[in-house]
This record gives sequence, structure tokens and C-alpha cells, in this order.
Amino acid sequence: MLSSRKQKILRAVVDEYIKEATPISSGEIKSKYFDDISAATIRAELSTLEDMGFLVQPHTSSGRIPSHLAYRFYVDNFLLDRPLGVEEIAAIDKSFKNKFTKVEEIVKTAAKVISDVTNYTSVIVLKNINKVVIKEIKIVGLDGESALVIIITDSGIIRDKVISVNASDESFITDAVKLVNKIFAGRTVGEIKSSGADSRLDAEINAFKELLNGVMNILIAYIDEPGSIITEGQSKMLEYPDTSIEMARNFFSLIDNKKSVAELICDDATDIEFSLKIGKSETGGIDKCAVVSAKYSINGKQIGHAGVIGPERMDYSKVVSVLSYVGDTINSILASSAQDDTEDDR
Amino acid sequence: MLSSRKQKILRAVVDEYIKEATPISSGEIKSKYFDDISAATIRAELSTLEDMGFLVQPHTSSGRIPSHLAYRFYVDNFLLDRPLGVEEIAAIDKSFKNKFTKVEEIVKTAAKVISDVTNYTSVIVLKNINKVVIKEIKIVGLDGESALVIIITDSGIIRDKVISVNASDESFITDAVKLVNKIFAGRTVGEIKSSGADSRLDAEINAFKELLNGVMNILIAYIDEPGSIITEGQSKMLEYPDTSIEMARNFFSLIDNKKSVAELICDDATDIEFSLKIGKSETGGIDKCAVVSAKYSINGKQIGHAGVIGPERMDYSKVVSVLSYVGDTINSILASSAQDDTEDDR
DNA sequence: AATTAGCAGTCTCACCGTTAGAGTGCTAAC
DNA sequence: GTTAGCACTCTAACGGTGAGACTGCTAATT
Repeated sequence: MLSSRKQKILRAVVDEYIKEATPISSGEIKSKYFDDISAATIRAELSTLEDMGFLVQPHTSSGRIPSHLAYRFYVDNFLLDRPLGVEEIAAIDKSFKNKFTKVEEIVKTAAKVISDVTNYTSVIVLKNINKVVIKEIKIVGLDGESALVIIITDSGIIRDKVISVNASDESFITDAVKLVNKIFAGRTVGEIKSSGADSRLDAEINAFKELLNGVMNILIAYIDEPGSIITEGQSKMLEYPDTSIEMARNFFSLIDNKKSVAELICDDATDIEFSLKIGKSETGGIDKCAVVSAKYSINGKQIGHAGVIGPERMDYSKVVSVLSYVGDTINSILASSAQDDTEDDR
Repeated sequence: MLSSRKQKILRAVVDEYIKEATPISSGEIKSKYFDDISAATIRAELSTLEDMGFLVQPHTSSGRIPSHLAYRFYVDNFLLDRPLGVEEIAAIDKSFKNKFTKVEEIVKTAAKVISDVTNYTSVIVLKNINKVVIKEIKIVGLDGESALVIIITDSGIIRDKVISVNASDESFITDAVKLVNKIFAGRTVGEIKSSGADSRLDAEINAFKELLNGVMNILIAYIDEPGSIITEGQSKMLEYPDTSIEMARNFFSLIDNKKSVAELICDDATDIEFSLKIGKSETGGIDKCAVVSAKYSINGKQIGHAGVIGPERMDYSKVVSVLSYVGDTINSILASSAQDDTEDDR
């Protein structure tokens, strides 16, 4: 275990480095953090902290910079739930004051505000959950050649998409709606995909085969999608003076690959609410970067993950506070409208 | 006017520089482009081309690199309609083989394929045209508290959005639809915005005031939006080895500002189909970058602009070919479905 | 045993000078 | 008008040097 003085010094190095992005010397720490001990003593401590793997010296006569171990220790031990400032809370609340109904809108807003308030790139990954229950399917004929299919579930509209049909007359659509709801309503999307349409209805189905296939395809596409990924503020990473062109390249080539972004943000390994990945090995190859992500849920049902990607020297406390406040806000918006639903399945 | 030999030399410098991104020497040009004249002669020509402002020497003893004037001359004189390769055509055709109905989907696909095939960042700006005529408005009640409003115009669905209503019973919606269509159908969005709802209907309107306002707001929001801007392949810019961190910063800070991107891509000043902006002064501040953009229209009606942003040393011919092929493809997809519409208003 | 002042040692950074090489501009000859 | 040849210029790379920033060590101090 680290002596409390070592901890204080380690914390000082990380705090200063996060602020300055330059190696920190013993003298600097002495003048800003300690009145009672000398720079020499701090030097001795720094030296052992380096031996323990927490600090790194770019070269013999420079100050120390934190290793990922140091950041790790920092977030594990010093991460305080620093309350957000009034302007930050105001900014977040303001973004959410509109009424939303489509999940995508809320998520987009959340991604934007997270990025704006933290000044880092934000990512939200929305799970397409098998377990979502279809409440009702509406079909609106458009022009005799195509129709808009609206799929309403217990968590709102999950999809509305145009399919092509040969709708001869008005009643065709009305009948189709009845049939489609008879088949799909009340079941979960997962169920439908695995079991297919109910075979006992074959006779009825034949008449509406084309339309039914269209709806089926929408549902299957929904499940098969990796989930929607929303990224905001990609350019934020470039605003930090110590971002090199290589870092930028690594960062953007990862960001452009939706699959790896999703993997990075969706950390289901642990049960804890927040996941912090620091450094090359933990972030899937972006050196000097870190990822903070949180599980988001509504009424206890997990709906996705939200996260922030930024430089290793990141304001972790702020990011965690923002992620958690935005998560609470979303929850309170959506929970109210879904309260009358089924019981929690925790 | 430039002698044909000067033109050949200028073209050689630009071609080589686009390939190599390094200053081009007289010897290089001699060996790759000329058998009949000596390097010394080429040197003399290079020197006068520099005096004329077409070439720049990074330092006295280096080769020449093109100035924007050179690129400008190059695109004005040497830009040939190089036909696309089979794989490129195949890639584009493949992306468009699905059936689309929402304009956004097509545009997203187009942006993606343009970026993929050219390897530059692509931008599409879609105009929200006042002149679009509302064919029909459909309203689908969802849960007694909210309803989905679908606005269908002569160019397809332009918007579907959830609004909140207090729909007491089924017939309320049915009546509302009748009223809404009575008021809005057949008029253009621009008209509606400027004139508001028809005041003679005031009595009828009162009952549906809330709902009507909701629809009105959707239409107004549509007009007031600067038009949707879709950007794809932002990271492509970083893939070029001569992209510096400053270039990247300039580039991304511009890209993040939707308004200036739109201004850059939407060049209505000239009547010509393609617009090429090269260098800092023409591109709104991104040094060493160029923008190629094209007007896109359907059935002769202009619907927006598509463009590519990349390094000044860009494969202009390829970009122009791709933009024009994609434009034709979109046109042929959408024109067919809208053929039965009103006559062209050119 | 921990702390500290003092000092030597080490490394970077910014200069400078040098050299090799690349490429030009000029000149005189064709 | 063209060209060969050469002097000239500039860069990039390398090594050396001195100032400055910190450290690590040691010996004295508490």
C-alpha cells in the first residue's frame, strides 16, 4: 500500500500533468503542494514511485509524467463525485427541455451535450434489445406503391420505414394491419426472429405475403444491426495542444470503425456502472488516450452505453459527473412515459 | 497565353506533385515527360512559369510545387472526363441497388459511396425547398397522448415526427386529418409559412388548435433549418502523409461548423455544374485544401449540392467523374418515381 | 531513521558550423 | 532557341557547445 504522502505526491503529479501537459518536477510539487517537506524528499519519493511503475521520466533530467498505472490509481482512489457547476447543469437541462418521443432524438441530444460540456468526443451505443415487446404495428399507405410501417414497442417507436406494396385498395391495408398485429403484437422482437411467423396462419398470410415479408425484414434488420452508434464532437480531440498527428490518425481510424467503437464503449465485463480504460493496451490501440463509459438504463432495464474518448490526461471527475447526470436526466424523461409497463425483469 | 510546351511542363509538375507530394525538379520532368529537350531548357521554362505565378519554390535549391494558380489552370484546361473504372462503377451501383424511399437514406448512401470511392471527405447539402408541394398529411395516433405526423410531398416523405396531442377518441384523429389536409394539401411549404393557416377556418380550427400548431411547427422547422448536411469519411483527410496537424485542425474546425460547410459546398454564383475552390482564400481558410462541388438536381429541379473536400493535390478528374456519376444515378432513381408530377419549372 | 542542503551529473534544447547533395541560374558555345 | 557545364545556394543531417532544468547522491542535521 502507498503511504499517504506518496499518494499525495502521486495525485499532485497527475493533477498538475492534467493541467499542464508537461513533465512535473520536484520543485513544482514542493511549491504548489507542500510547505513542510523539501524538494529533495519529494525527489526521493518520486524516485520510488517511478520504481513502482507509477511514474515515467521522458529523460534523466526532466520531471515525471504519470504512467497508466498512475491514472488507474488516480481514478480508483481520488475520483471524487465533484458536483457539476451551475452553468454545466443549466447547459444540460436546456438541451433536454424539448419534448422527445423518438429514442434517437434523445440519444443524439445526449451525445451532443456530453461532448459540449466535457469538451471531449462522446459516443453513445444504443442496444437493440431482443426483449423489446411489440405493442402495435401501424401501416400507412402512401401512394398505392409504398407504405410506411411504424413499429411501436413498449419503449416507444423503434422503427418507421417505407416498404413497397401493391396496395390495390384501402381495405387491403386495413386488413393487413389486422393480420400483422395478430401475428406480431405482444411478442418480443427476439422471439419473432427466432420463430418466424406463425405457420398456422399460412392461408391468411399468402394474400399478404409481400407486405408481411417487408415487415419481417424490418424487424430482422433491427435485430441484426449492431445497434446505433452516435458520435459527437470528433474534432474535440484535435483541440488539445499535445495531440500529435499520429494520435489523431489512430483516433480517427478507430472512430471510423463503428464496430470497434462499440466494443470500446460497451464494457459488460464488470457489474460496476462506470468503466475506465486508460492507455494503448486498454483502449484498443489508441496510445495516450482514455475511454470513460457508463451503462445507461431506463427503469432498471439497460438500454445502452454512453462514453467519452479523450486524452489520457482527462478531467475524469468531470466526465464521470456529466455522464451520470445525463444518464439520470434521460432516465427521468423516459421512465415517466414507460412507467405503466411490465414489471422490472432484474 | 501559355505556349504548348509551357502547358505540358506545368501539367507535368501538377501531375507529378499530385502523385508524389514532393517538389518536382527539372531532371525529373525531363526523364519522365521529355525526350527531346534538355533539363536546362525545362529549367528556363520553369523559371518563367514561376515568374508568372504558377509555380513556387520552397527554397532556392529545391524543385517547384504548384501554386493554386497552377491547380486552377490545371482544372480549367486539363480536366478530362476520365471515365470511371469498372470496379468504381460497380461499387457505386452496388450501394444504390436497394430500394429507397426516404430522401435522407439516398443522400446518406450517396455521401458514403462518394467518400469511399474517391477517398476524400464528402459532404452533401440538401436544400429544404420552399417550393415543395404538400400532397397529403397523414396523422397516426399512437397512444392517446401523441401522434405521428407524416408529411408527404411531391418529392416523397419530407418529414415524419411525433407530436403530443390529447386525442380523446379515434374520430378526433380522423377529423383532424381531414382538416389538416383541407388547410395544407396542394400548397407549397413556403406559402404556408408566409401566409399561415387560412383564417376563414378559425371556427373549425379551434377544436384542433393544439394539433394544428404541432403540424405548423414541423413545417416551419423544416423551412428554417439550413437544410440537412451529411458528411462522410472525415478521417480520410488524415490518411494523406502530407497532412499536418495544423491542416487537420483547420479542416475539422471547419467541418464541425455546419454553416460554413454549407456555404463552401453550395456555390450558386455560377451557372456551371461544377465548382472548384482551391487554396486558403477560396476554401474559406483551409490552407492546402480544395473543394469540388456539384449541383444535384432531379428532373431539372435543383435539390442540393454534393462535394468533396481534400488536399489541394487531389485527383480532380476522378472526383468530378464520381460526383457526376453519382448525381446521374440519384437522378435516375428519383426521377422515375416523380415523373408523373408537375411540369418542369425551369 | 528520516530529512535536507548542496553539488555534481545528465539530459534537452537552441545554437552554430560543417559537409554532402540536390537543384537551380547563368553563361558561353552551338 | 537550345544546351552543356559550372558556380552558387539552400537543405538536411551531423556533431559540438553552452545554458538551463532536474535529478540523484552524499554528507550533515534533526
